[in-house]
Amino acid sequence: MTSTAGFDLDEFLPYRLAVAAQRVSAAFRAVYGPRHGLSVAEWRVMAHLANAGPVSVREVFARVAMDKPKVSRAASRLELAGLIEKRADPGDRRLVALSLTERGRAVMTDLVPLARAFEAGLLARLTPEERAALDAVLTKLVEAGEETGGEGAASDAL
Amino acid sequence: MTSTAGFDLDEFLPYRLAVAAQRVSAAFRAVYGPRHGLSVAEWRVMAHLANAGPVSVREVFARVAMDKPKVSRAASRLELAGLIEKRADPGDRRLVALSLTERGRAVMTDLVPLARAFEAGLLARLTPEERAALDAVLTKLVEAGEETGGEGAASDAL
DNA sequence: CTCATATCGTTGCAAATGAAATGACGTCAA
DNA sequence: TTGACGTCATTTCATTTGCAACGATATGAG
Repeated sequence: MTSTAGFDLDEFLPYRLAVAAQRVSAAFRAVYGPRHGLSVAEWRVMAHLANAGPVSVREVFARVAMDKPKVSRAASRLELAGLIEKRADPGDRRLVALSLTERGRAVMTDLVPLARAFEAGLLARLTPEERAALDAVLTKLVEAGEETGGEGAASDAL
Repeated sequence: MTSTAGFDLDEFLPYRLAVAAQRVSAAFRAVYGPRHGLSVAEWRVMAHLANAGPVSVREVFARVAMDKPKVSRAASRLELAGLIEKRADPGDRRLVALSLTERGRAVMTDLVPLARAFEAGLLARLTPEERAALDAVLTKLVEAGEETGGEGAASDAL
């Protein structure tokens, strides 16, 4: 009879969003994980490198919504696996320039079409209106989260 | 020149969804966390109990998208904090009946309005069309994730 | 009744995680 | 040039996580 009654977690937006993201992420991991043994963090680093070329750890972690140690460790594993290369930046030796190796590029050549197909499979379930709305909504929710205090990651400057 | 070029992670749906969920979750945690020292897992258990009354661990973990040990540990912490009560089910002594204590109910009486206000604040940013679309889209994405293999949690029966 | 099998919740353990500390390097004012 | 301060990446440490194993209880076949 208090206001706690009638509160259904299943209809609570933050919860629903978290579950949807978790399910989609797990489904996608089932696509790229078994194929090349990548974790989510590793996939993100690879994806960013494939698109952006040689880039520092800072550059990656600022753009990829992961904290610094996570990017650093993912990069180390990827280097060990021979998929990326770490070399000191000639201009600023604090920086580590990350880039895909030949094998890394091959992996991404294999994976990118799968990623696109996976995304297409998701979007195919939605109407055009829903697709447009989803795009707008995700942008707005991310903004809202940032403003309200949910920095998520990327906290080196405080 | 290969198909890996032009793949922008920032526009990849699974990634965008994960980031949005993470940001929203962090923002919401900033609302309920400092107030009563709850983690996400603990909040979910509390929310479910507030709505559903005495319930077994199995019941909770099946409905709350967390694995069994996570629910178990969250329940232990909540019991230690005096917010919930664990007692053996009289009919089946394998089961543990979880229920809110008086203090637990008080916490939820405090939190549920905050949760509703937080959600309202998010929804206020969306147009009515976007709200409707979001609802449909989240449902579809969860279904898609389940079908494609992303079970997320709830894996005791396989 | 008895034994095999299934279910429930907890616990062990290895791996992942995040915050803060560390070490290496750059930059800027004096 | 020197020295204080800021930045970059890694590492350290305590905590959290997820999976598998475990003990306890329940159920059903013979």
